[in-house]
Amino acid sequence: MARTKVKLEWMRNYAARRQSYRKRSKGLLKKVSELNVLCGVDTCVVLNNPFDMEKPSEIWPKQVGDVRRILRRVDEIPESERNKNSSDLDGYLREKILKTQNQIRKTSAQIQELETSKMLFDCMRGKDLTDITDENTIRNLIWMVDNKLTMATYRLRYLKEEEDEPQHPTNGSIIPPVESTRMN
Amino acid sequence: MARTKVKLEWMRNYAARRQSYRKRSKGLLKKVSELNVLCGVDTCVVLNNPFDMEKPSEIWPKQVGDVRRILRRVDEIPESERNKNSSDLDGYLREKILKTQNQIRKTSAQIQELETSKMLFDCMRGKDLTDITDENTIRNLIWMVDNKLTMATYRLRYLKEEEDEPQHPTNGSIIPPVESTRMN
DNA sequence: ACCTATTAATAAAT
DNA sequence: TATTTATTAATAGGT
Repeated sequence: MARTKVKLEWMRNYAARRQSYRKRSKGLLKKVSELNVLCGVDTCVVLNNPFDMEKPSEIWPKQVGDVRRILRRVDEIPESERNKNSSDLDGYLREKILKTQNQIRKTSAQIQELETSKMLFDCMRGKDLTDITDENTIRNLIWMVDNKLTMATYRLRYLKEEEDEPQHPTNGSIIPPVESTRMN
Repeated sequence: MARTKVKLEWMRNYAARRQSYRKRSKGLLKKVSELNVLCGVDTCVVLNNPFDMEKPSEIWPKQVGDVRRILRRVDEIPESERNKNSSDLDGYLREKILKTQNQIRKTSAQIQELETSKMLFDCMRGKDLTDITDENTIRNLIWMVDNKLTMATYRLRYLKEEEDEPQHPTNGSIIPPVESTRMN
């Protein structure tokens, strides 16, 4: 969008291509940041910069950990949606790839839990909650605390009833369920 | 950029936020596509759409496999660069997380090799090379073919020499190294 | 969803 | 390589 309208095709001139990349990548990262702030959308971008071998990937958000957390949700895309163009996958390799993908999905879940657990530790040890800005992190934290609380309350009530007049706990709700709906 | 200048802050009105997300996400994906075509940059975006629970992640490129391939390069960012804000990680969790990250890095490499291997199979079985548009895929393919060729040539020469007058192969270069420089 | 006034991005020039 | 600016492109608010 400028002095002339450019054709949507690979720019052959190296200098022009490189300059265009600089400008556009800057603009793109700004847009991503805006989308994140304005609409509260968990977003990330990876640019495999071919013009600077020193830093292979330009990423947003800046923390690799945050990028991973967001990307983890890609693993939640149903199996049927992926490999749409892979109907011709050879049996052996297909099986192998799917297996490894499953492995990654599992370890991803583990990491997520560990990270939340770590966050919980930090909070208990006095970490300032105001510097947690990410909505999903907070939601996970709430979920984990809520879970632990529910279990603890059950246990407590059980012990108490056991103490007073031995019997099994009821199924009555103790803690209202976590709201997992969108925020308005 | 429109009728009024909007403040860079979370939009409180749900309808407006949702509409803004629709427009901006569309624009963003277009920009990403343009950056890819114009500048030949391997790029991907993940948007964790909070407005439609049916599809948790909107991604570009459309193939999950392609997204993975690009993201894999994030794993190449040096350890020192990651977790910059994690100096306070507890020993146990820190170790556990690093271990799992290593696991992922390894499986990532495995997948990459399997995918390239698969591509090679396809090519040998008559796949049309013209529909491989990605530069990195081609580079990997060349690397793998080159490797196999080098090994095969060595073996061939060795067998031949063995046949003629038994002796060990020299270290002389047989095949010129792959050019891994930028394209102009 | 479509329109258009207005802001934002950027290609070429410097 | 940084700045400027003429133009094209994106989009907020309205319909």
